[in-house]
Amino acid sequence: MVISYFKRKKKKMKELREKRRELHYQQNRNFILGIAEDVFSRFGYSQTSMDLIAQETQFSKATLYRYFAGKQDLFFSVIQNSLGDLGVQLTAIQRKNFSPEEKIKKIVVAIFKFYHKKKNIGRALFLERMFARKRQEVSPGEHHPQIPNNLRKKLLELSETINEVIREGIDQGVFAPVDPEDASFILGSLVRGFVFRGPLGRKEYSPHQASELVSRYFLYGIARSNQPKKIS
Amino acid sequence: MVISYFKRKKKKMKELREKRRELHYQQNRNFILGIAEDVFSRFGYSQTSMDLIAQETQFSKATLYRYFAGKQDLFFSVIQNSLGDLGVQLTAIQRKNFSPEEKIKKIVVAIFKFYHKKKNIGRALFLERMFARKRQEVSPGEHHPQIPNNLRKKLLELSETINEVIREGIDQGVFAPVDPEDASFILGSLVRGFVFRGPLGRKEYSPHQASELVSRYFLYGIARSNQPKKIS
Amino acid sequence: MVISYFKRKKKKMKELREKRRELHYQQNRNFILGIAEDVFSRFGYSQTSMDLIAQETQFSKATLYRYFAGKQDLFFSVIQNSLGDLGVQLTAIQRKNFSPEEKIKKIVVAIFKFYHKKKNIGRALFLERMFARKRQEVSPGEHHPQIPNNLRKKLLELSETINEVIREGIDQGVFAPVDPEDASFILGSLVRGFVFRGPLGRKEYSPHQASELVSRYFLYGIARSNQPKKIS
Amino acid sequence: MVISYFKRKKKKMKELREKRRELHYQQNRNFILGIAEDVFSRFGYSQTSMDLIAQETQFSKATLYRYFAGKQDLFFSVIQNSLGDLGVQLTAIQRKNFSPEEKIKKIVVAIFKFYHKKKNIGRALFLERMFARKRQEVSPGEHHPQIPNNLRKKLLELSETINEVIREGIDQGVFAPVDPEDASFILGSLVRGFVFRGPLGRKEYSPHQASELVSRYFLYGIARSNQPKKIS
DNA sequence: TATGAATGAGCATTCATTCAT
DNA sequence: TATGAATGAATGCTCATTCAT
Repeated sequence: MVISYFKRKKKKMKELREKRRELHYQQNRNFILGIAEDVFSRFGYSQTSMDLIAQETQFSKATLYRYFAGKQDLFFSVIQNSLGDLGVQLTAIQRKNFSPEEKIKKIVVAIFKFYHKKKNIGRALFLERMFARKRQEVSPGEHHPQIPNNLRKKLLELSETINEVIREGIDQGVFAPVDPEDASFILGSLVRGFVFRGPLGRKEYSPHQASELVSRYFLYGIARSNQPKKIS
Repeated sequence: MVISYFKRKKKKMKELREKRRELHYQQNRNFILGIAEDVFSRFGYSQTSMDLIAQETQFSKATLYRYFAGKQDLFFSVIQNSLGDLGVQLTAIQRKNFSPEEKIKKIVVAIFKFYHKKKNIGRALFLERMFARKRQEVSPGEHHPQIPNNLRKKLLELSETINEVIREGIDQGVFAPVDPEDASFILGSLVRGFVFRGPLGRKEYSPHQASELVSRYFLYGIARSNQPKKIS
Repeated sequence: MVISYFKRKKKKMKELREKRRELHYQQNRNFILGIAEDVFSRFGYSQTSMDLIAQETQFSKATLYRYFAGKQDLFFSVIQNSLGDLGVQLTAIQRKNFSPEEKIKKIVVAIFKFYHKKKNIGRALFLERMFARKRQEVSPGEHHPQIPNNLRKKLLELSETINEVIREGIDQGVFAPVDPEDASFILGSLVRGFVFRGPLGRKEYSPHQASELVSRYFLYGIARSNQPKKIS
Repeated sequence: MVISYFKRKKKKMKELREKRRELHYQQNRNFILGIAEDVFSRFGYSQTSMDLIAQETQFSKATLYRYFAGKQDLFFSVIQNSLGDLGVQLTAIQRKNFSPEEKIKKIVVAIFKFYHKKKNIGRALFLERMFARKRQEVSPGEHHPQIPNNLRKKLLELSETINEVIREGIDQGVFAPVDPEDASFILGSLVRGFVFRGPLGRKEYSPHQASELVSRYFLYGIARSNQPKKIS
């Protein structure tokens, strides 16, 4: 009895310790993710060195490697982390009781807000080629083959949420009978291209203006005439 | 007389030799540009080393530096070179006797064809941060401050050609009275975003499909209802 | 109580470990300095590559950069290190109770001994132009503008110590009423010029002979007649 | 007869052409030497590139290699050339009817003037290690083993001229019975050290002041007492 | 667990020298 | 004769990653 009591107590303590450890682990991980997001966001992928992240987090470089498998893993984890929030927001919008047009507008606003702070993260995700050690060619159409599955899944979820909104619109007869995947891809492209505007020093749009503009064009296009009846 | 005859002949020969030399120089330069376009296009800017280009061109690295001032110069020269053709095409379209809608469609096709082979060049131009030596934070909206002026000019010309088409459309009452700069920026964004689709292995669009889709959405949007009368 | 005991013990261990680490760091640093002194001394500045030093120290090049900020820093650190000893010796001599003439002789001996092993270090310090990246013309009289301040200070200290000895000699009426700065500069020049003898394969002087000779000429000159009464 | 006339004429023409060619060759060579002297003098040896000299002379690099065997040869030729003038001056002084002290003073002035314009040439000659392709260690006391014989000879001639003056002084009882070679080496050291003053931003001496100072110290030393009777 | 230390592989750029024309 | 073109071999420096403690 006594022994079993102690044993139980010991076991419990061990559990607690592990929990504490686990908690601590997650705290540190999240802490690193936060800082890294900022750094990647400011410098992009290839211009961000592990040294810099280590410096900013005040951890040693070796420690970073305890929490993440490498620079790439860290980067993708940062994105995964960031996308979480966005996913929650998009889902919320999709479930609310707005008109499809309203929903689109709100989605666009949410995505723009998301990009606003994390411009260079997106840039890095969408545009930089990143390879571990050896240079590695990428056949077109098979980009970033090294993107981890969970991140891929997360991105598809986001996309699916938008698809859903578009489907609703079509069902309600508000949107033309387009292919929802095409449409959501077009919307994504529009926003993406808007944010990654390239090296031209053009006029700057506020997030509000940007959302307005993008929503408008996505919804109504530029032509005065109605859209064609049949859609390929 | 005789002397002057020989002198003239000598002079002529010298000129010919120089012409040949100049030609040779331009040939080599163009040869390098071609290979470099391919390499940059496959690996992006920062993952392309001068060593690699040297290897592919079968020139020595030092020779590359005879033709170009450095990696950046080479890269920008590649782009400049590529954009030349595109500019010619866009201008031709703009001057033809098509309807504005037709012109837009043709422009989109041209741009897509341009991007088709040079996907990663565009990617690199629009998205990679390049810095000569020191890491450098970039305030958003002030991207790539180091882009050379002639390249900037070329890009603006392209943009202006599109603006012109849109202005025509508005004047003819075919397009809504939008701001032409906004509209061309939206069109550019759409294409750009479409091409730089990010790491998701989505369904692949042929250049033809892509052009169709993008033109359609840019012109008519997704909504069934007409566009709003007033535009901010 | 028990806890505090362990805590104290733990803290102490940590301190010890840090001390050990610090010691190790200094050892390595000094080790590198030693080897680098030798290498620089054999090849001069510009002919010494970081690769070579790495090879000689059996550290990797990257490690050298952990201990020193760059080639120049390493070089100046080597000199700083070397000059330390010399400064101590000169000061000791200046403070002893010798006659000014004796002091000069001893100073000359000390400097010659210093140069003996480090001939090419001095050569490099005094004569090679070092520039980080760009070739750069140097207006005469404004040499080595990039010499770090602490090194400059150290050199001035040495010079000042010699000045002091000369001042004493003048005060005691043993030396002519010359300008002490001029005199110490002359002495320095004499030694320097003696050591950096140029490409002529002349007869070799032992450090002893060299000191004798230089001291004698500095003190008494070559003329049989007395020195002129008035000095510029 | 006629034939022989023509033959003679032809031969003469050939000779003339060769003479002209030779003249042209020497002109070009001297032209290059002049420019190179200036460039080496401004940048030192290792910081002067063949490219730079080619640029300044407006010859091609390949042409430089027609006139000189390589960078080192060019450099030594420059020095040889420069030293020619100096040799003539020193010999003239030595042969004039001045007192030995006067001669020394004039010699010092001449050397200072020589160095004045060519500071970095001297610096390079005396202090930079230069090696063709492979780094090459130099055992102390056997400096610059690659110095060409004619340059060595020229330098020894200069030295011998000074020796001669000193010998005269000793014979006339004006100078102490020192070893003339030692003395001339001391004088050389003094000037050399004075000119190559190192990285300290000390007070600047005009050529006039410098000559005065150096002559004075060389002749009379600093001590008030007479020089020791016996000299080792 | 956390880290200081170490490094291999790479990178953009330079330059003395050679050679075909 | 003169040169444009080409290059092999360096060079200083960086960085993601590993490992002993």
